[in-house]
Amino acid sequence: MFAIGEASEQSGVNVETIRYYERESIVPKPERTAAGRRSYTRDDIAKLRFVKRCRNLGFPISIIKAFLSLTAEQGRPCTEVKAMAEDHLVEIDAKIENLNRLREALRNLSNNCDEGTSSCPMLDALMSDDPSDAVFQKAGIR
Amino acid sequence: MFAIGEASEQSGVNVETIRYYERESIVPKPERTAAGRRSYTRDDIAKLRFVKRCRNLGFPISIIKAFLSLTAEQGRPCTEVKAMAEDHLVEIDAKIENLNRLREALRNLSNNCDEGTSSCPMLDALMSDDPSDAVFQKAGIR
DNA sequence: TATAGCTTCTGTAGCCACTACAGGAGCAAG
DNA sequence: CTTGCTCCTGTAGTGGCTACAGAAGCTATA
Repeated sequence: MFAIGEASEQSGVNVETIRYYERESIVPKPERTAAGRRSYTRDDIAKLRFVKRCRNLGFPISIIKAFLSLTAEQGRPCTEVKAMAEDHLVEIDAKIENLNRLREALRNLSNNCDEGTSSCPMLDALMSDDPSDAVFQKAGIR
Repeated sequence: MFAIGEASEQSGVNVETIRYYERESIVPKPERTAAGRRSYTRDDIAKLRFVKRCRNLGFPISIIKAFLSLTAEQGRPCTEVKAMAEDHLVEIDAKIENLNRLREALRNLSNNCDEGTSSCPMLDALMSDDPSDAVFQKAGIR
């Protein structure tokens, strides 16, 4: 049995965040010592590590809750898990795509920015009301 | 002079968000009509559009505030603007990099997930306390 | 002119996923 | 027995909005 600090070290989840996860019923409440302190089993810590990894993979808490309840089932959760993972992959791809477009737009804006100019071409472009500006059209930005 | 609804349409910024930007002193307070309604000039709307585009480019409000105060200066803001844009580009690149690693990790985890298995290899991997799991190491996830 | 339905007003609360206190209690080492 | 750490609860703050509630004004039609 481990104190919250140890659980935090072993799982990589911040102490305050562990208590937050408990408050929000994301992980089950651990046992308490006679003095009222939280006492974590290896299993509790595995769950925390699981949540941490899922968060690192970018899953929202709502999905992680679903994962955790699927781990409890003995049916065939794998199909459902895979489906959720695939959905998430689609979202990640969309984010990457979006960031790549942003990158290009910002690159172009920044390249216009030559030192020594009195007014800034980048700020001017961002402020302009000309909707036909190529930088924004290419980037899908209005 | 335009009402808030028109300012919203022309700038692409939600009405509630416009009021929020005003509360937070991100954009200057517009004039008011005799009845106390906000009344926007073309210039006010240009600023809103500017904020919108910067947000679309992923700049945080704090940077956008800096941009807006630089547009007021007549010195040589361009150098500073370019520097901030370059910083932001670095951050965008880091995000893209990170998402690509996530993508790969999730792809691998999901590929392990074959239908019909009773326990799910993906959930198992995420729950495991083996720190040498290749999926996480490659993705830079602990 | 009355009325209906839209817009706008202020103020407050909620969202997500934490993070940061404040103020108190326990606990282990010297 | 003191020092300094950990832990406890509860509350408030973060960023960047979004969503009300309840009141007031504005505009088009009968």
